[in-house]
Amino acid sequence: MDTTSITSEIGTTPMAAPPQGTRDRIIYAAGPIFAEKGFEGATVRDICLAADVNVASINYHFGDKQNLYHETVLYAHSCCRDSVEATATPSNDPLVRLSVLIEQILFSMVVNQDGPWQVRLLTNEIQSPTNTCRQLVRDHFRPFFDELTQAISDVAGKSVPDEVLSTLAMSIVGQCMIYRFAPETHAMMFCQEADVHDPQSIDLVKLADIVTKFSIAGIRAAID
Amino acid sequence: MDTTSITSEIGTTPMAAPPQGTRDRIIYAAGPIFAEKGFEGATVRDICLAADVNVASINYHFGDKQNLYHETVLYAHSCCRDSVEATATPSNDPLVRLSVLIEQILFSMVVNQDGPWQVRLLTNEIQSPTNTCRQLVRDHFRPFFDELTQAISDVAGKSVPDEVLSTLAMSIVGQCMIYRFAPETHAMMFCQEADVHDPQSIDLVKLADIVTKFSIAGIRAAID
DNA sequence: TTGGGATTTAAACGGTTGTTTAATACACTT
DNA sequence: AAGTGTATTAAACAACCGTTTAAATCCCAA
Repeated sequence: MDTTSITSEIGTTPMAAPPQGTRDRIIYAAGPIFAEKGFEGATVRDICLAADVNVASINYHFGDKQNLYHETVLYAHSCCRDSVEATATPSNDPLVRLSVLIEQILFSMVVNQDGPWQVRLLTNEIQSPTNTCRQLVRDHFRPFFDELTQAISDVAGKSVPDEVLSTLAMSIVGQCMIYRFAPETHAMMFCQEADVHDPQSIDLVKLADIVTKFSIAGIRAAID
Repeated sequence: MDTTSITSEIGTTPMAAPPQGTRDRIIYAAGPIFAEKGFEGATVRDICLAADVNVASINYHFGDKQNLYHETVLYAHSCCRDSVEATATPSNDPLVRLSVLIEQILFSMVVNQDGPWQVRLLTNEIQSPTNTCRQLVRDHFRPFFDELTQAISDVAGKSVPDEVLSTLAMSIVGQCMIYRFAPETHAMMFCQEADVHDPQSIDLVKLADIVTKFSIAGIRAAID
């Protein structure tokens, strides 16, 4: 079985175009199909047809369908992470730090390389988590959430109970997630015809600005 | 085919206990299974086993699996709606109206009769919408959203661009939805072991209070 | 050129899917 | 008691599922 491939070393540059190796080609084809139809709805034959490989290839390279899904989700997350990691410029001003964190959440949810399937795959996994999600929570989500909580605490400027701090952090995350958690339904709400949601239609900078203003005022009001 | 049943007239009192009629018993059994495993993952044989009916019953009473799913989602929504409708006491004070609307969103997401499968089924449908969701958006979500937008506009007290108004409304909805959109992952974030999320563990009154304070301050800050 | 591990292939595997069929049982009017 | 439309049943349907097999092919060192 193949072990050396781009995706086996998460954290390196994600593949930009459809790659050559069979293993990577399968992941690249499986991503949008898993994202659209879910784990059960996606069939190995659909994936292999899209990747132009034999049906036996998935079991040969990944063991089984479940493990292919696992590696595909990890790859999707690495795409979202890489698209935002460059922004990390820590500041001493708590307001700036909070603003940057909000921007990071919003921007990490826009993956503009050939369709937003990476985000969709992640939100699906978050809503119906497998062990893959447990791994993501431990390695990435919780550390980020702690960072966010710390920034809120600094903005508050005084001692705030942990559960209130968590609630405030959840309020911020919720404001950002709502735009990507249900893009089709969101489109139904604002358009007459519910066509595919265009990720570019939202001005993220302006949105981040409103959410930041909204949240900073909200924090100060909630801690009284 | 049967046409007269409790669920065929949405809006009446939802069934409290496992009902007698075959048709209703199927919906009652299908709900948690669809909610947990999704449309593709749920099998008609699982559902019929849980409902203690013959496998042919679904096709006899509902035509096909898809239509059973459709009617099950509509029933789930009627459960959530009925559990909150009594709270509707319109006020002249915009702040009170907004506060009531926020409470309505939060409370409609807690269905404490034998497990929160109704909410889960709805959030699944919202994230991967079928025509059922289109119907819900037209008949319920959009009218409610308009009501929310109007309340925000009144709280603002001055003319605010529509797109800003929508953004603020989304911020409020997002704060409320985040708690129910991914309960398992939410539990992973706050507990070491990721067991089933207990809906009662959150003090909804206190939560509604924080979200309301947060949002009112946020609105006023964002419209400057 | 040859040998041998890695990879790909067509075909088939047993099991499960949603749905259909035709016979049976039921409830109720005449 | 006979008749009638409704509801339930066991069995079977073709199609599809994920996975396995064993043979064929590729690639590269010896």
